[in-house]
Amino acid sequence: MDLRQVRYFIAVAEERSFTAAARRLNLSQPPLSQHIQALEAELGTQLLYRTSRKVELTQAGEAMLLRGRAILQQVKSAEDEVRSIGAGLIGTLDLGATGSILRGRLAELLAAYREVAPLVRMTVHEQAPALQIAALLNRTTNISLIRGVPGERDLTSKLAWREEVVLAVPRGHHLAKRKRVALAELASEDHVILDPDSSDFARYVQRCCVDAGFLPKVSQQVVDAQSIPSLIAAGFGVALVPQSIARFTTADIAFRPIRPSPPAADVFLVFREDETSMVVHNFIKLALRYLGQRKKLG
Amino acid sequence: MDLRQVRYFIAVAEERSFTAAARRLNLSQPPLSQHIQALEAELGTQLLYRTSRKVELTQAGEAMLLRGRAILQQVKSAEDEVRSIGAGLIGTLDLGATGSILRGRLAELLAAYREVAPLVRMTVHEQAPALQIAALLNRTTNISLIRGVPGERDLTSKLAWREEVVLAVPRGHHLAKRKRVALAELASEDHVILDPDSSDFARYVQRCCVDAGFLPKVSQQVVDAQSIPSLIAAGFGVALVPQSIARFTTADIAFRPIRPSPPAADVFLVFREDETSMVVHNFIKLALRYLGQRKKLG
DNA sequence: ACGATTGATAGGTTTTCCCTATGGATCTCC
DNA sequence: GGAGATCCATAGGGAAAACCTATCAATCGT
Repeated sequence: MDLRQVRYFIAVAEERSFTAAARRLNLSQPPLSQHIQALEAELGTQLLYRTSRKVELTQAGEAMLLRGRAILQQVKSAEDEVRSIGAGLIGTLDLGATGSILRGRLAELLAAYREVAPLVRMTVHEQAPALQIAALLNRTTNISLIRGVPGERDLTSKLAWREEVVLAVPRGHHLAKRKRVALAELASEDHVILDPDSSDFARYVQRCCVDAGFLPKVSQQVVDAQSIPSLIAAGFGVALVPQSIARFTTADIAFRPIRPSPPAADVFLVFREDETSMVVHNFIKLALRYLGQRKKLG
Repeated sequence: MDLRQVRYFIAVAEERSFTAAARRLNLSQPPLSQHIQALEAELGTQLLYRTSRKVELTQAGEAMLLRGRAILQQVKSAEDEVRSIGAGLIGTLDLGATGSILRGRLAELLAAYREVAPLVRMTVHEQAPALQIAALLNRTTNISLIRGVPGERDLTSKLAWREEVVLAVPRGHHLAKRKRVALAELASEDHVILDPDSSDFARYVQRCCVDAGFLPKVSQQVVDAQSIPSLIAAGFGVALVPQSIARFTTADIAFRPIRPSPPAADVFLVFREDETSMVVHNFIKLALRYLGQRKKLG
């Protein structure tokens, strides 16, 4: 049995006429008759009563019409699904990220992606960078956003964006009166820092300070970046934070650019080299395009 | 999309090899490659990763494999159903019959038919002959078994069997001592009869008596033929009954043949001339064949 | 009764499909 | 490390199919 024969039969059955069905199928009438005959021969059953004046369905024909429609519908649905999967519009996407990145630019990136592929089931796994690498390797996640490129050979990294480092100080602090601050000026300040063991950003900041000739005096070390603004406002000192978190806090804290600016903190999209999912490829493609545009606009 | 392409793809996907799949399909490898390419082009999606060493499924290919199998299964199931309907092995069969005929030879006929077509849903509508004709005409039933041929022009009748008339008498009755009885001898007996208004058989018996030169003295008239044996045993008189019911009663009643025998009561298969159902045609064909054999054997 | 319409059939052409032969790439074995 | 084997892709020719036009037989409506 052939899908074409099914389509042809349905047309004849619906039109109750070979001639009309042939017209609908953009076909001449003789091959249509032949196909129906072939179908009947294969099924060993008459499907249509034909007189030279009208065409009627037999019981077998009625069944064939119903089943044929169901088959065509299923075929169409299968085509749609396969096409969607192939285009990366259906599937799952597991992302790894640290909280600070998630609350930063990643959120808007995810929103942009969701508009393009609303049927993709996205899950963000918020965890430390080292765990993210492991998750990528054991295929728990597809993509990670990490500051810095991991050394693993099976992973590919692409620059997502560069993040400026800014100084967060309490409103009353003497540096809050300045328009910009040099890094070396922070040598004498108390610093609130993230735990360098679990945060790439913390390590990056530390290296910047070392490059500027001092080791920051740590007044407080926290695990969760969200705690930093509260501590700054409470007068524990100053902190070097990614620019993106400046959006979220305002009242008691001032943000000041560092000039001359240290090398920007680079955030990378990391994924397996052998990644096959079109969802993942689509996401990466969209992300690079989207972030490229944004960079120019900003 | 074409069923052949689906079959071809499934073979390749299952074998994880074009060469092996081609062998399984009794096909050379090149056209197989071409069909898969055509399928991929139509779906706008790669379904397979091919290196010159191994073939793997993409996510879209996995989906295609699942959906393709489902499609083929549905197609096969549709073919089976249509074939069965066309062969009259699936469907419904509504029969009309009076109780006496149902309890007579019809029961064994239905049993024989059920063996041939166990999936056909049979329903017997037990009702008076006039209602059976109406049911046939308004397509409530497909076939009726009736004594005598109806006059309606849209109905066809075929002789099913001829039923001998036998005399039922109480064991102690003087006629019970006889080996055979002439119809005229019953002129002086009390008769238990069925209601002639609802029973063709009753009318037929009455005509036989009239032909023999007497009108039966009615001691009791009943509507349900099943009541007759009880009344005979209770001494209400004698009754002329179809031979077939002789099987069911024994103890208090004797059955004696009528000689010379009156014209046998003919039972007909009646059905619409324009009947299309293969189930009905099958049943009629089997019935005539089966009853023909039985008649010769009996 | 005659013209119009319907589905089936016949014959020829185009398209599709399949086969053999071959090429490029990778793996295996010596 | 190189030769042979194996795998999938491509090219070109021949066979099979699908389709078209023309025509026939039967039926309906005028």
